[in-house]
Amino acid sequence: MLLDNMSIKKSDTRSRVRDAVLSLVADTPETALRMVDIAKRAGISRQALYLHFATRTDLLIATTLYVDEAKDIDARLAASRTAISGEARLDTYIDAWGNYIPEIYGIARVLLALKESGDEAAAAAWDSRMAAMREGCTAAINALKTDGRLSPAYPRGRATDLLWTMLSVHNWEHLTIDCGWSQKAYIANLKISARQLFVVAEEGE
Amino acid sequence: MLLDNMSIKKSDTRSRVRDAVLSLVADTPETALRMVDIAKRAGISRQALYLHFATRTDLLIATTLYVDEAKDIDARLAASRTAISGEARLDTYIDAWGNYIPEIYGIARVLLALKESGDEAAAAAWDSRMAAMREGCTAAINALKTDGRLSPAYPRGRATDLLWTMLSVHNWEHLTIDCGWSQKAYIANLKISARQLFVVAEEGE
DNA sequence: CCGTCAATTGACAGATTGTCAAGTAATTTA
DNA sequence: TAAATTACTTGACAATCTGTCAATTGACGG
Repeated sequence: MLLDNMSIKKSDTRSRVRDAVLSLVADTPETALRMVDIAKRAGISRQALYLHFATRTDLLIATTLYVDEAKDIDARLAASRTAISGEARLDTYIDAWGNYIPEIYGIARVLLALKESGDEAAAAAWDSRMAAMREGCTAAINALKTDGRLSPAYPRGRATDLLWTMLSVHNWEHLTIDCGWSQKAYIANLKISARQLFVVAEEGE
Repeated sequence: MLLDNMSIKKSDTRSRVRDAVLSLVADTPETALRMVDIAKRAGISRQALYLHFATRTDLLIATTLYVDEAKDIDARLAASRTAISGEARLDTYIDAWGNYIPEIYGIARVLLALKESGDEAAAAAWDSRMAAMREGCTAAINALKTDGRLSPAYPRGRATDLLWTMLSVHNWEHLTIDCGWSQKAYIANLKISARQLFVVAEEGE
């Protein structure tokens, strides 16, 4: 049908544009991507970008959501919910999220820079993603609490805040890029740290 | 003498401009300070800013250094070196740096945003400040090691990296602003966390 | 053959940084 | 007192980037 062709074609160029953003982000350390460069890489004119995305911010947010979808973040994070014990849940959550970060880091940097330069839409998009991530932290801490294995050093809310902070993209960036840790070392050390901070020995052990 | 008057007057306007930046930063959540607004607040014309600072980046870096000097960061961090035990040193360092962060947070945000938008001079200025801060982390971890109280969970370099990351401005921002922790709670919890992560019980206790 | 629609092209407004040249007002120097 | 110096002002302008608009092109379906 006609409508099908239209929507297919439309979404085709949209995808090419988002891929262009991702390819640019992968190629350059710049976070200040210019519309003209994105257009060039997508093989269309700069003005044509505005036929698909209202603003630069819109385009960058859409690209972020696109990556989330493509990498199926929801499913990967949800998998950690199947873990039986609180400890296992903490570990699998660190695995799931910690290994997700490098996949979104490129576009996340761009979105973060946009947020930090005062863009409210970008801030809202980023904060909503981080709120979703916090859910997993809450769940992991709650599971520990249920098992009676949550350290008494912090009330539940504080423990969640701390875990949430430890798992931030900025910390991943600092440890892997600034400190040179491998991804494997990052994951391993975060698991160790989280256990030291939040998990106490099982009762009657 | 003539030269004296000149340098006094010149440095007077320079100071007014830097104060204008700080006052703007305190007033607005914006990191994208415009030259015209800075000039207005300093009571001079926009173009006159360039008589004192070569570029916007230069001005913002100079303001950061000015705050460092005014708040005497060096002296405050150096004080932690007088602590006797490694444990005390860790605590006093967290106190010194952790309580310094809120004083520089405003201008630090601006410099960080500049760095993250790809400004190399801003990045160099920021990185050099953070390298200086890392020195204190290294010293604290080394002091613990000397006392035989450093946790075997991490080699010295890893422990330093972790402490350095924990004390980052981004983490302070996340915990106090995003999570709503008071400054007092921030300091107290960071001390607890650092002990849990890095300090082991004294031998023969 | 005629619409429709994505995309192109050229032009332009608006914001912002940075530069330049000419002028002004106060202070210093001779 | 007259000339020179200094900090600053004002107006103009280049360059860059985002976003908008109007006119046009080219393909494709019916």
